[in-house]
Amino acid sequence: MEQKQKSELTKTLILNESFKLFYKNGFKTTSVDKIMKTTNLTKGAFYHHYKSKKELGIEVISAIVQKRVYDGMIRPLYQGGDALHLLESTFSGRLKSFSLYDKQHGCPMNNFINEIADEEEAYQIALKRIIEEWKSALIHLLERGKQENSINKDISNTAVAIYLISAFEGVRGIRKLYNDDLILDHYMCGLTLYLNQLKP
Amino acid sequence: MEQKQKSELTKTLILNESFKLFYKNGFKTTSVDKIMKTTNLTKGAFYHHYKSKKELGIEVISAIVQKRVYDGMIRPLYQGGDALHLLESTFSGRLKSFSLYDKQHGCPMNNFINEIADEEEAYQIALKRIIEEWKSALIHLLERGKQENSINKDISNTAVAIYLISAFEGVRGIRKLYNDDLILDHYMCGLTLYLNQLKP
DNA sequence: CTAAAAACATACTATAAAGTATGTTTTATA
DNA sequence: TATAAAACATACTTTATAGTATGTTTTTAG
Repeated sequence: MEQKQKSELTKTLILNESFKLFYKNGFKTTSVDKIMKTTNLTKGAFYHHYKSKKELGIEVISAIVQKRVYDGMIRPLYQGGDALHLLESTFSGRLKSFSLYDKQHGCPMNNFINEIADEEEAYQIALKRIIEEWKSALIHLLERGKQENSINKDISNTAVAIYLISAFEGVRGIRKLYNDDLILDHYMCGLTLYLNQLKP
Repeated sequence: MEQKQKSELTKTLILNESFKLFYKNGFKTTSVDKIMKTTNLTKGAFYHHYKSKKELGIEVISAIVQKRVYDGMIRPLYQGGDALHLLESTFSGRLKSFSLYDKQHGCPMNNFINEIADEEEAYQIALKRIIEEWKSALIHLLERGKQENSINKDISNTAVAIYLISAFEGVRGIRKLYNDDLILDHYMCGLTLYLNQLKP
């Protein structure tokens, strides 16, 4: 195999297994040893490709987590159709797509934010990038809705975007505490109420 | 000094110092050694009063964290006056009360939820108790508002309560990623919009 | 005042952690 | 095909961790 390809493959393998373990057990309690055991490689390989666990964490956030949020919550926002309906279907569709495992372990991004964001500025920057991308997509959609007269022109796009993101991330954490999805139903009910008032 | 009093004092000391360190550095990365160093006591004292770090964690949640949320976000809801105004002033007042340190480190409860809630059912139960107490207070206030005709009778109290809590906890995490309070202003703007629509 | 129990202190064990030093194998290149 | 460099493996160091075993001091109760 070509060297560059092999190298990329190994890095991707480490990245994917890391994400899984971080999601399952948290960042701090996942050791480099544990990660490399799941890859069937050794520590030597790890420190050949990454200079530290911190660097790995940042790459997991920038590559895996960012893509996950993008695919699930951002890309759908750029579809056509009624803006408010698109908002509701994106949020509710995402919730419905979650497995039990996903619900029990919450949002990977939110987990990172609350576990390690206040420890290293580099983590903050990587995580902020995801939020900003999400926020921009929401603002863009809200603006389109205003131009199509399906959204009240008086509301602040940014404020609504922040409130939508906050509530979604918040409920992903709170759901961890419960053993059923009723809390998500209530969240969706509250969201629908919120979206309703955005009408002109 | 009386033995029981002394014992209580020591437990409280350990509890308070633990909370501070958990809040500052996270639960997992705060060792029993570090805690006992700040109390000027030793490991022997710790394991005399607590059977494990897990037991300590649960007591910190049940005692310190619960009281903190109660004082800041729950007790104010039982005041008199217009329900919607009380909601807005409670949420905005709490945000304004936060020090820079508080903003940078987020919500202690939310940090626990996202760092360790999915690891032990005992943590879930202790944390859920706080959410439930908060939810009840919100529902109670919303119901009062309905009876006083200051809140629309058609809305679901539970749904609104969950959405309010979710958004607040969410933004406490997101604020960690930013270096200014603009994000909180946007959140407050989004919240005001939400509360407005609850009018009859 | 004395025995016992509670409140601590000291010293230790066992394990796990991040990272390093130094090897060996594989691939590319001249 | 020889050589260098990249890709890994092995063995190690240092430090930290939760928890234990066993001491000493203080307080209580008889």
